[in-house]
Amino acid sequence: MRIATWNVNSVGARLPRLLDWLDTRQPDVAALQETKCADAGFPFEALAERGYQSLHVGDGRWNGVAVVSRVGLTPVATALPGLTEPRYAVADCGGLRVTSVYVPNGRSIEDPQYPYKLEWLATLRASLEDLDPAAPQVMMGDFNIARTDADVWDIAAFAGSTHVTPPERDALESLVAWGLTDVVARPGKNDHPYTYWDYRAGRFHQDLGMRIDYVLSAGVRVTDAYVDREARKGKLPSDHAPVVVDLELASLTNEHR
DNA sequence: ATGTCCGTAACCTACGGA
Repeated sequence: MRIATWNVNSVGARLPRLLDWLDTRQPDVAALQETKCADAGFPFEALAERGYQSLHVGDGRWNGVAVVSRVGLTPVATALPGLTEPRYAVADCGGLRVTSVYVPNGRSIEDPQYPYKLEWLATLRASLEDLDPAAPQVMMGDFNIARTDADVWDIAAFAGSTHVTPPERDALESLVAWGLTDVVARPGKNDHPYTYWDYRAGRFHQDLGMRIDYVLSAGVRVTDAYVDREARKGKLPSDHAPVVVDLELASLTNEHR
């Protein structure tokens, strides 16, 4: 099974590129973030023409997440308890539980969005308590956290900034500690693991990026993973690149025990 | 480099957010 996560930065603005990307990459399941549309504006039909069912949660201008699947899709959830912004969608797809997350940015440490981000992450962590770490599942999306100093282009440039603070990193580690594996992409062009490059200042061209998009897996066997830098190139790209992962469901083997 | 791109509101330009 091929899965992927991609912050598209508006599914409306990105639709031609999204459809081209689906045609060429052929993911079975994709988690999308920052769709920036209400449910009525989501391109259900264009995706259905390509064989994909979609679960989308969005309310318009900001945020918005989706799970799209061509191996079956049963909706499970579209919100975390007490958190109303459309940043979380869960669906069962072909035996794999798929969660698409768009973690709040946090803006700055002094901003109320920063404690909100930490609260959001704590709620996300709490949501795992009801799950079985042995069951096939992936939680993937834009976490807006660089897990290590090597996950940003210059840690000195992030002094006093969000995305690299210990509380944010601790929250990400707590997800991993529950039993999720951080799927590391195979080395790319410059051996940097980045998934996001700011539109400004030629950051992509200089490969001054950040790894803030993750695929966290459990109960699966990963056979390949890469950052799809090609999708970040050219005219009017998203500022994020997709992460594409090939995997097998471990539980299918277990059923034969 | 304050560097770009998004949607929206309001009306072709400004703004918040990222």
